[in-house]
Amino acid sequence: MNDFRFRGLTAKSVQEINRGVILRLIYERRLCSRSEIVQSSGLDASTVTRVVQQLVDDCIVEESILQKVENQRGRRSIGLRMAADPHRVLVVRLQRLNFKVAMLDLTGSILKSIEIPVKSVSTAENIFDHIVESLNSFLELCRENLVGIGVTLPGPFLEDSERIVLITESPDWHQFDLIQRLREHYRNIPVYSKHDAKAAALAVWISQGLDSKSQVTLYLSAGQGIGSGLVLNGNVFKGSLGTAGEIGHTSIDWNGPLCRCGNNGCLELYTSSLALLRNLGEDWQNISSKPISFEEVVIAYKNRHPSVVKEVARVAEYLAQGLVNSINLMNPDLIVIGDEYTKFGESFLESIKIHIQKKILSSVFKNIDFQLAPQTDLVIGGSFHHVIQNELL
Amino acid sequence: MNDFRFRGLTAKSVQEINRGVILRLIYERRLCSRSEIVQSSGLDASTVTRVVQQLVDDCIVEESILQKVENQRGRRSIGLRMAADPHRVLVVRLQRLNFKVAMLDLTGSILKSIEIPVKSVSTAENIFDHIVESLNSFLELCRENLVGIGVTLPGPFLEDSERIVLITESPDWHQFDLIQRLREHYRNIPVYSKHDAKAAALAVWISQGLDSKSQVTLYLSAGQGIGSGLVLNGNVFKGSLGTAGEIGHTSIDWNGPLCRCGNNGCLELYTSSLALLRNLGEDWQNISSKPISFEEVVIAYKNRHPSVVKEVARVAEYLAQGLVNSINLMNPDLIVIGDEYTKFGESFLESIKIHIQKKILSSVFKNIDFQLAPQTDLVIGGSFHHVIQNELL
DNA sequence: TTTTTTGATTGCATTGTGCAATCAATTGGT
DNA sequence: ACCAATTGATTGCACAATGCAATCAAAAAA
Repeated sequence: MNDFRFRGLTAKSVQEINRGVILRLIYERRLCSRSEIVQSSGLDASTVTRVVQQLVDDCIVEESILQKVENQRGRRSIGLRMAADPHRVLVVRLQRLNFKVAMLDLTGSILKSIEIPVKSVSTAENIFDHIVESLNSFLELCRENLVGIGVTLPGPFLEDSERIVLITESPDWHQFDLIQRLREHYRNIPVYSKHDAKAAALAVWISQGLDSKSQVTLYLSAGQGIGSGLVLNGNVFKGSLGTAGEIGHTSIDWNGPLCRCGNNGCLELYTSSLALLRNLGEDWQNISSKPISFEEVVIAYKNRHPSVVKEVARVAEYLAQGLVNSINLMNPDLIVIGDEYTKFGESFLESIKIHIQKKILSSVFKNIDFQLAPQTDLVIGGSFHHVIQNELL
Repeated sequence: MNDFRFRGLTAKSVQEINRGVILRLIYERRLCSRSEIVQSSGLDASTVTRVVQQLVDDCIVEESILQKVENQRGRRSIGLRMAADPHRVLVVRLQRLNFKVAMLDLTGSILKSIEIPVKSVSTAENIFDHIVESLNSFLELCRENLVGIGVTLPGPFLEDSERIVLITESPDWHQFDLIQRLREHYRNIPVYSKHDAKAAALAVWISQGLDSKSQVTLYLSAGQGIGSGLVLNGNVFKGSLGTAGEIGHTSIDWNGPLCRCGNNGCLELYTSSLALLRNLGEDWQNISSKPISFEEVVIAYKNRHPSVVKEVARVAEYLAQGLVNSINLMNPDLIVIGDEYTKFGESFLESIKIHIQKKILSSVFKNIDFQLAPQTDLVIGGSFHHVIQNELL
C-alpha cells in the first residue's frame, strides 16, 4: 500500500508542484504572460517570476513577443512559450501494418518522422531491431537533450505489465515485452507506453480550448477496430489493468453472433470498417471488378451511392447504440469520432447524433459536444503529451 | 476557467494538505500510530507530531490504547483514532417510500436515527417540512458541533443543479430543489448531496482493506431499480452532469422493448426486482393466493422452488450481460452487488460470475474481485464519508 | 512631457518543514 | 534486578519557499 493519497507534502515538493502548475499553464495555453499565470494560479507575482526564471534557465520555456492588445494601458507583458530548442521527445507508434518514429520539440512540432512497413513475415524480435535502428538515427541528433521516449501500441494491452493481449494478424507480441526491451536498451532514458486510442483521446482533450475544458471526454476510434479512450479531468482513464475503453466489445445484441472475445453481438462485429467492407462486398461487384477498399467506399458515400449510403447509415445507427451504453455509464460532455470513419464527414456524425438523441435523457444529450477528429495523427501528439506530462509537468 | 490543475500551492496550503493526508490515514485505518503515519506519508516524525497535536486540540482525533503486538521491541506507540466526541454529522436519505435521518460521530457510528414513511399523497414541500422537523430534533443535540449535513437522493439526478431528473411513482421532485432549500434553511451548515447508489459505492470502497485498495470499484445496486456507482481511486465518478453509472439503461438487446428513457432493451426492464416479480406473477398463483412479495421470492429461492430458481438464473444471466459491457469499458478490479439482490446470497453471485467469465478476457476476469454487499445501510455510511471527505480531509 | 496604469522584479518577514539530538517506554540478555 | 538495545515521540534549530510591499519598467492617455 503506497497510495498517493497518503503521501505528505514536503517543503521541496511545493516548489516542484508550482513549477508543474506554471509549466502546465504555459504548455496548454501555448503562449501566455507572467501576469496571466498569476491570475490563473493564484500564486504571487514574485513566485511566478522566480519559477519562470528557473524554467527559462533550464531552456524549457522561452520568452517571445506577445501580439499587441488594443485599448490596453500599461506595460506590455512578455510572452512565454515552450522552448523550441534544445529539448526533444521521441515517439514510436506501432501499428498492425507499420510503425512510425517521430522527433518532436517541446512545442509539439514534429521535426522529423519516418514510417516503416511491417512485413507480414516479421517476428516481434525483428520489428524491435528495426525500431531500435530508427530510434538510434534520431538519437544521434538529440541524445543530450532527450526528455523521453513515448511508445503507443494497438489493441487491448495490459498497461501494468505493458504487454499486448489480443492482437490479430500480427506477430508474436503477446510474448514479447517491447517496453521492457526498450528500457533495457536505453537505460537512462524514460520510456512510456500507452494504448493508441487512449493516446489519441489525450490529444483530443489537449486540443480543446481551455475556457471550456471537457471534464469527461470520450474518444471513439472507429476504423478497422472499434476502440475508445476516456479522459477524465485531463487524465487518461486506464482502468485497473489498462484495458478500459474497450467499447468495441460492448454487446448490443444479446443474441448476436459470437465474438472472439467470448461475448455475443459485439459492436465491433457490426461496425468495424472490415465489417462494412464485407457487407458491401457482394453489392459492389455490380459496379467494379477491383477488390473494394475503404477509400473507394468513402468516395461512393460522398457521391451518394445508394447501397453505400444505406450501409453507412446502418453503421451509424449501430455505433450510436454502442455509444448510448457508454453515455449512460460515463455521462461525457465531449464525444469525438476519430480514425477512418472521420472521412465520412459531418453528415455521418449528424446521423449518429440523431440516433443517440432518441435514446438518452435530453439534458444529458444537450450537454454533449459531438465532434469529428482532425485528420492529423492524434496518436503521436497524445504520446508526446504523455511523456511531457510525466517528465515535466 | 478556474481549473484546479492550474492552482498553485501556497506555503499555507501545504499544512492544510498534510493535515488532510494525516487525517485520512487515521480515518481510513480507523486506528493507527504516529509512526505508522510517518511510514505511509513520508513526512518527518516531527511534522507528524505537530499536526497530530493540532488535530487532538481540535477534538477531531483522540488518543487511545493500541493492542499489544507480539515480539515487538521498543516503546509502545500511542493509538490514534477519530474522536467520538463532540463532533457530529447528520445524514438524510430520501427514498421512494420513506426517508431516514441519522446522527453520526466522527468514527462513523450511528448514534441516533429515525425512519419516516412518505405518504403517497405527500407533495415535495410537505416532505421537506418533515425532513426539516426531523433534522431540527437532532440539531438540538449537536448544533455547536455539527460538521455538516449529507443528503442522498434516489434516481438519476443532475448533481450540478442538484435536481432529480427522472423519478417515477414519486412527488414533484423534479421541480423542487431540495438541496437549495436545505441550504437556505440552514445558512451556516454545509449541505452535501449525492446520488444514493454513488454514496453506497463510496461506502463499499471505504470498507475495503487498505492493503489491497481497489482502484476501480463498480457497485451495482440491484433491486427495484438497477443503478451503479463507480469509485475511481477513492473518488466517486459522477460524470460531467452527475448522471454517470446509469447501468440500468445499458441496452442488452438492440431489438428489445422500448424503455421510458427512449432506449430499447434496457437492462432494468429485464432485471429489476419489479420485472422479476412480474415474470413470476402468473406462475405464483399456483402456490399462493396472496400478492407476491420480494421476501417470499427470496425464501422460495432458498428452498429451490424450480420456477423461482429458473427466473433468478435468467436475471443473473442478464445482469452478467449488462455488467460485461461495463467491465469492457471500465476494467474494474472490484464488483460489488448491493441492494435487494444481495439476499439471494453467494450462489446468485456465483452464477453471475460464471456468465461473465465466458464473455471477457481471462486476464481481465481474474483481476476482478466479486463480492456481495453487506446488508447494512451503505448509503448512510457513504453520505457520512462524503461530508467528512469534503469538510475534514 | 507628465501622469496613470499595468507588468515584472527585488528585499524582507513569515512559516512550515527536515534534521539531529533528546526524552520515553519497553524488551532481552546477563 | 539492572543495563544495553530498540523503537516511538518530542523539541531546538537551520533552511527554503512563499507572500507582502516597495520598486523598477514600459506603454498609453492627458
